[in-house]
Amino acid sequence: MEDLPLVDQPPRERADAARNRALVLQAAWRLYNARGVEALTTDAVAQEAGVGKGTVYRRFRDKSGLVSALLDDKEKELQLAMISGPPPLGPDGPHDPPTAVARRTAFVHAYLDYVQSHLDLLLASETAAPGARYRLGVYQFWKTHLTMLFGDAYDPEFRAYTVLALLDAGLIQHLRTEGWSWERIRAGVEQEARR
Amino acid sequence: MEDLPLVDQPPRERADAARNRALVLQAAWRLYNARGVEALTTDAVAQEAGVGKGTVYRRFRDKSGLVSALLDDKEKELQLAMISGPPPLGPDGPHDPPTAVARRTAFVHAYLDYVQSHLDLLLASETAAPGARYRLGVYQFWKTHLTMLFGDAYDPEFRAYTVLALLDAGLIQHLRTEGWSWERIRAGVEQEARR
DNA sequence: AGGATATGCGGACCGGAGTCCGCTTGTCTA
DNA sequence: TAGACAAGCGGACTCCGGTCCGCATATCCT
Repeated sequence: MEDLPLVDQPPRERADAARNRALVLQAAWRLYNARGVEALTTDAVAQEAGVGKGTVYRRFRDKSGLVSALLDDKEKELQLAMISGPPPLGPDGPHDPPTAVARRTAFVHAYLDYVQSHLDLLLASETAAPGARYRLGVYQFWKTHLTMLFGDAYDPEFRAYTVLALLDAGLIQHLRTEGWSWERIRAGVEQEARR
Repeated sequence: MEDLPLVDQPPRERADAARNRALVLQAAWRLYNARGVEALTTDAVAQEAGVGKGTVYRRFRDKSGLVSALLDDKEKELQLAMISGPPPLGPDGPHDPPTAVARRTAFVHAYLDYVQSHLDLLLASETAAPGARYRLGVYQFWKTHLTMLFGDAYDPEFRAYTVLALLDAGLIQHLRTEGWSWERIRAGVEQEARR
């Protein structure tokens, strides 16, 4: 009786399933590095991985899930830095803990760097499924974190959404094609984060 | 010599082309009213209109173009009210002309009403093609207008983009499914427009 | 009116996302 | 170790958006 888990954990992934997940991710990276984001069709990935298409869908739900998985490692780094890294991104300097404003600004910087270096994948993931962005686990995380850092505002959660809306890959892509410099974008978002 | 136009005007649409444009739009409305946004596949619309699929694409470029055309009339109303309607949406009260802040607030109200009553079509249009939103003629218009109304801010154009980002149908849809009331959304966007 | 030409038309065709279902295989229990 | 059964697998299939191209016709000019 004592070994009944109190909450349902998702049952462990079967060995073959785990192996195939890894195969698919490796194959996707190979294709992406060789021929860019265009090459990431589900058929091609499945073939490159030597598995059936159904397997890809079973493991990753849909294309945006697959692409998100590709981004996951990078995003985890950022996430970690945000929870526990050195200030101002992380929470605690031993002598002078950073202000919430400083941490928000630092987040904007770090996230924009992240967007800048993975714009194509981010677009692919957001494009593949409508509202994909909001389903991403990390989106929830960023939102919660920013909400906390906006604790003194009137509707902190809305403020968090505002900043995240400005960090939308589609919007940034548009601004870039309109000729905006990264500096100008950065300045704008930063100001929103600062107030 | 005198009747040479100084600028190239797009040559007038051929009679059969105009007729087909109308047929397609009517067919699309019929399908939409009968079976909702789901029914708006390009094949179905073409068939209902009694034209070939190629014709639909020739007239409307892509699916988001077609859906945008469906929204056009409504949007034109709003656009007109904004340029020349009565204050506070329009520019000039004879006795006390509305402030820029009042006009921005009024715009947010009016646009949110618009989004509220056409959310499904807006989503369809934004979903159909990546970045479709930014290609819409009216997007440009809203942006320019808001930029003007933010004339005193540091980077007025960025402020305009911020407000428009908050009015993105995908974001609003997400907030709605998260249980947000229209009032809360309205209050948030309004505050952004006001500052 | 009649010929020249650009514009438009239809629908076969293509590529890619996502589903379905009969078969296989890992895992757990006895 | 054997049997039961959930979980996973593959790939044919469906659906839809978008393109292509040979044929038709509106418009313009003389």
